[in-house]
Amino acid sequence: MDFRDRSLPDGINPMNFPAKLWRLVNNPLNEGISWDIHGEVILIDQHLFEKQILSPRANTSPDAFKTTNFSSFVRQLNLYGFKKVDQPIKQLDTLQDIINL
Amino acid sequence: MDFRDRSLPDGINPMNFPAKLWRLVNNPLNEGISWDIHGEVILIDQHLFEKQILSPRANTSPDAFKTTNFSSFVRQLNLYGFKKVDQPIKQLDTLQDIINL
DNA sequence: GGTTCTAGAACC
DNA sequence: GGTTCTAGAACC
Repeated sequence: MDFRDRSLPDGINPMNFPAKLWRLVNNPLNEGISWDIHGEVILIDQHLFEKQILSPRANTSPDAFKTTNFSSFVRQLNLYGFKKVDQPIKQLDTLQDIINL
Repeated sequence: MDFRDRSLPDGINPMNFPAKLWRLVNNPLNEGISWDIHGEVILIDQHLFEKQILSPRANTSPDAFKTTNFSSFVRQLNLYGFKKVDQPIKQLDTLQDIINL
């Protein structure tokens, strides 16, 4: 299996939430949503995400949601099993800094 | 009873949520939160409210909340029995317009 | 007593 | 299948 292949598996409706999320997070133009460095966690900047993805102005994309509320987006994440994790940002860097002392 | 009296009843802790809400909504400087025309419904402009009340920059007021998340503010409203109502704005005006035709 | 994260339920 | 509003539960 090629983990660089970011196409969707057969049988997944490309218009449903998981597929939209997949495309959004894989598009580097979307600064509000991205992978963490290990590709295991989705990082979301609420303010940027609201501005670039959820705002009515951003509604030109086919990946736009019907909602404009961040809380509704979170509800969808939870319905599909996503859990919030504590910010892993900088922790490894900090540890590395300590090791490098 | 003087309904114009907007002081707090005895026994209400002025630092708890209902008292803070009371002062916020009665302060005309807070454009993000106000009474409806009949004084029965609290009108909240989420964007303005976040900017003027919840944002860390606005945290100088003693009526500031510990949270910066609008959803946590809504959780508090619900815990104290507040319910969201459909926007009553303009409906009466429109009816009046029709009557006046 | 307040805040956060997630889920239930009703509705669209 | 998605969205909205409210509540449960755990934590601070």
